[in-house]
Amino acid sequence: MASKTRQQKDRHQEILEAAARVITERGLAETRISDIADRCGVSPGLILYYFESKDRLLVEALTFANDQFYLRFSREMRRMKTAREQLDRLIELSVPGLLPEYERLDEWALWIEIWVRALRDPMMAKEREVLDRRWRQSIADIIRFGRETGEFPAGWDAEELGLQIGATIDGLAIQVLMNDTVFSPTRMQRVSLEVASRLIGFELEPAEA
Amino acid sequence: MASKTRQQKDRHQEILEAAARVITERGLAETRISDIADRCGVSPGLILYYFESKDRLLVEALTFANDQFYLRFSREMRRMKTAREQLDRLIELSVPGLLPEYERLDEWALWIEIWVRALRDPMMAKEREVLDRRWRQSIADIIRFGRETGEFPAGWDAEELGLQIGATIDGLAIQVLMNDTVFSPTRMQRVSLEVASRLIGFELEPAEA
DNA sequence: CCAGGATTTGAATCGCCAGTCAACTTAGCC
DNA sequence: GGCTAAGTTGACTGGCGATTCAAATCCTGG
Repeated sequence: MASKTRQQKDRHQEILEAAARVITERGLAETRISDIADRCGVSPGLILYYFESKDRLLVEALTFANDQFYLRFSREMRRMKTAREQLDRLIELSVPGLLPEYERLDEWALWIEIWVRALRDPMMAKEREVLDRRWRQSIADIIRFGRETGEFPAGWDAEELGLQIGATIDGLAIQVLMNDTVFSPTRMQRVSLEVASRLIGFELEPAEA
Repeated sequence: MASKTRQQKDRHQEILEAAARVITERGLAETRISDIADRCGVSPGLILYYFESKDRLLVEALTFANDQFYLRFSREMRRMKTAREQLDRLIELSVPGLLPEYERLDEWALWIEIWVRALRDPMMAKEREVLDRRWRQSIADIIRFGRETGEFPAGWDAEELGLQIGATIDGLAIQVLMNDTVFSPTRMQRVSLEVASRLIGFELEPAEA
């Protein structure tokens, strides 16, 4: 039973991963069940054997990818000693295409798909709100942590700052993602940090080593 | 000839308007040619008589809607005497759902569709960049104007500020558009102005009359 | 080694919709 | 009043792609 369950779970997860990848490459609208099947090296019928419909699979895939990212992210956070380190890393991970090393699943492309869909699909809308809240929460946590360690001054509500900084990063990331000719990843990184420092109220040393 | 051309132009525009409206309501992915035809009270065949393909029509419709908005917007700007008035109005118009009066074509929902599509469609990518540049330019113009009138201090490059402020507004607008339970239109308006004032470097009077 | 359930396949079904087209209507023009 | 071209219709085609399903195949415990 345990092995059966694990078998199932593996296939399940394998399909979700494949789906996320296909969506990233082709876009939600151009994703066919057979594309996902091909990616798994499996027949199309099997996909529907594990998921009751294409729609539900897509929604699950979108949140699954975000969960994956979030897990890696929060594991990293826990290892860091200072809030400033955390913030730097958060921003680093938020800039599309800054880190080729990290298995680029291009989170941001998926986010845009989530937004479009959430606009009309209540199930996705609900998921989005959860994911977003979690993300803002992470930023707020960093700020609270920084206040405990004395790195950051007391000030506005950490939740509010999380919202503000999160939104700003969103907006900047879109520009970068669109490959805008005037807005490079490095520039986004710099701007994000500047905005964060001003909103949170800590001093930004001129530049790193 | 003049009348023929005008006839054509009317139908053309009528279709574009209808398309923009349908896309806003149903989303790009769920927009059928027949939906657009219905909206015009016309047969589906006619749509393809005026546009060579559905795809091209959709792209044109998306930019058309943005042009419309931009025209109204820049006409308004020209009438204003102070940069601060301009900025206030810009923000007011940028907050989704703040002004019910204004014929809600919900620009922002269309923007998200533009982004998704621009990610893979080069034609749309090019259009997007033009539209975006124009938008940033408008913000930069306001800043330059404010410096001429002495309302705003000299400081960073106006273009750079346009980019930063524009991106921040984008990010905030998404949150509001998603109907996030914790982020209201009014709150976005306030936050946008605060961020703008800090980035541009002018003093924000506590509240308006 | 076998029965029986879990997987997996791939062919068949079914509905949908973009795009085509031949026929019809209208409007202006001589 | 015909004549022509633009505008309009709506039935039709063709392909695509989600789902279904009956038939293989694979496992596992007994």
